[in-house]
Amino acid sequence: MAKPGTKGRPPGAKGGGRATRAQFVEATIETLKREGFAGASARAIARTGGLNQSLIFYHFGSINDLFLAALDETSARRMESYRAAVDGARSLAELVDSAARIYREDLESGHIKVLAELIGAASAVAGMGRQISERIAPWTHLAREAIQRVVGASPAAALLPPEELAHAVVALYLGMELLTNLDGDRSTAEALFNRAALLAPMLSALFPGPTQAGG
Amino acid sequence: MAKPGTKGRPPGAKGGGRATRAQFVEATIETLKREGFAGASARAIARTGGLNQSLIFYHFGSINDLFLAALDETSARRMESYRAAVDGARSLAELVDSAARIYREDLESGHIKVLAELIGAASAVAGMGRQISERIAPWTHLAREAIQRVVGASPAAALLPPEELAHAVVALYLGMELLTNLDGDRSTAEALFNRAALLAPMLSALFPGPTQAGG
DNA sequence: GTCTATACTTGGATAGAC
DNA sequence: GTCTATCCAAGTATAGAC
Repeated sequence: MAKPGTKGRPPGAKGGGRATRAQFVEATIETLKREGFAGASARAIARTGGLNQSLIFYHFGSINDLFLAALDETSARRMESYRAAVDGARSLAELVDSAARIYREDLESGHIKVLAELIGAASAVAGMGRQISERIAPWTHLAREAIQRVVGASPAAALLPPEELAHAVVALYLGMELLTNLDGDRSTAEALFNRAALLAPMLSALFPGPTQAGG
Repeated sequence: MAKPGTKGRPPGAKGGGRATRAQFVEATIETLKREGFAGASARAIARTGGLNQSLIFYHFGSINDLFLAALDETSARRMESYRAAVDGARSLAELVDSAARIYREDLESGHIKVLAELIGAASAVAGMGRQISERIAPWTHLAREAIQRVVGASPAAALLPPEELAHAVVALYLGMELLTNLDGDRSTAEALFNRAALLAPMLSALFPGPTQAGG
């Protein structure tokens, strides 16, 4: 359809720069997952995608900008899943179930690996920490919305405000993923989700919210 | 410019090598805190400590071994504080209070910064993930002991075994420190600790343990 | 837009004098 | 054990042809 706006395409170029950009982003995600931040050099990324190393600087300016573009892409993809999973949850039990599903998907997709690498790399680059932090903020927002919807009207919300609980949930989630990523053992995390699934109905019974009351 | 210090020490002097080793470990911790993993090169570390870059390879073999030595050192130091703080806690409320104090100390001391950097770097080096994981295990162990002592005999322990709770606590703790480290904002974490301090007495009242009963 | 070639920098690691 | 000097590999980034 519409061409990339002001960017005219010379007759000789096939596919244009847009495809190349996307390929680089994909190759970056792939390389971060496989080789980690320290191994994700411009050369390594280009090799992964079968692309030319010098084009990174033409399209992105620097590899740090490429990293951020990669984080944007994988975050956007995951956020779709998050929203779909979380919006469907009507009770605390369903929400816990969604979280467990999201956790597994995050590990499979390697999104958390990309994020973990960049978190570790954050202090290496000036301003990177803030930029990563900004990309985590939507998670907290989403978590708060979901929590508010499910337990917001119960007395529990007064004791533990959704805002604070959301922060804790995101921190717990991030910590679990990182630890799982370190030792490669998913069983402890799975056990925790099973435990949460067991406790959720009890908590819902103790603090009935509007969704339970309304049927 | 030649630097002063241990230079004038006679050959074969006892303790000369040990002191240098310790200085390198200290300089590594310092550099990791200040410049991050990517910035902690052999040259940068040596510069921090006013030492000779080539000695790293004489004393440690490689800089990865130096990183692990640094992690060992800072972990050992922090574990002393952990044990002291946690062993003194007699109730859930005191335990939460200890955790908050430990959290602040971890941030101040920069231990968590070192750990975060190495976690991020883990996948860059083969086998590093496992070695870091091994150094986190004592935390989980300590947390489990403390939890068991404080709430082990209450009915809550049946619903949420100390073993699993300990894993969750460590993951939550790690996630909180990493997030705080990213955006530099401690207020959300502080709010969580305050909230926990508020809830702890309630939980203790709901599930009285042996220490409360014995009062 | 994409390529080849390369300038320039930094990093890990080693050799050999003292 | 510590130093100076250096090798070599890898990194980011740019120049210029097509």
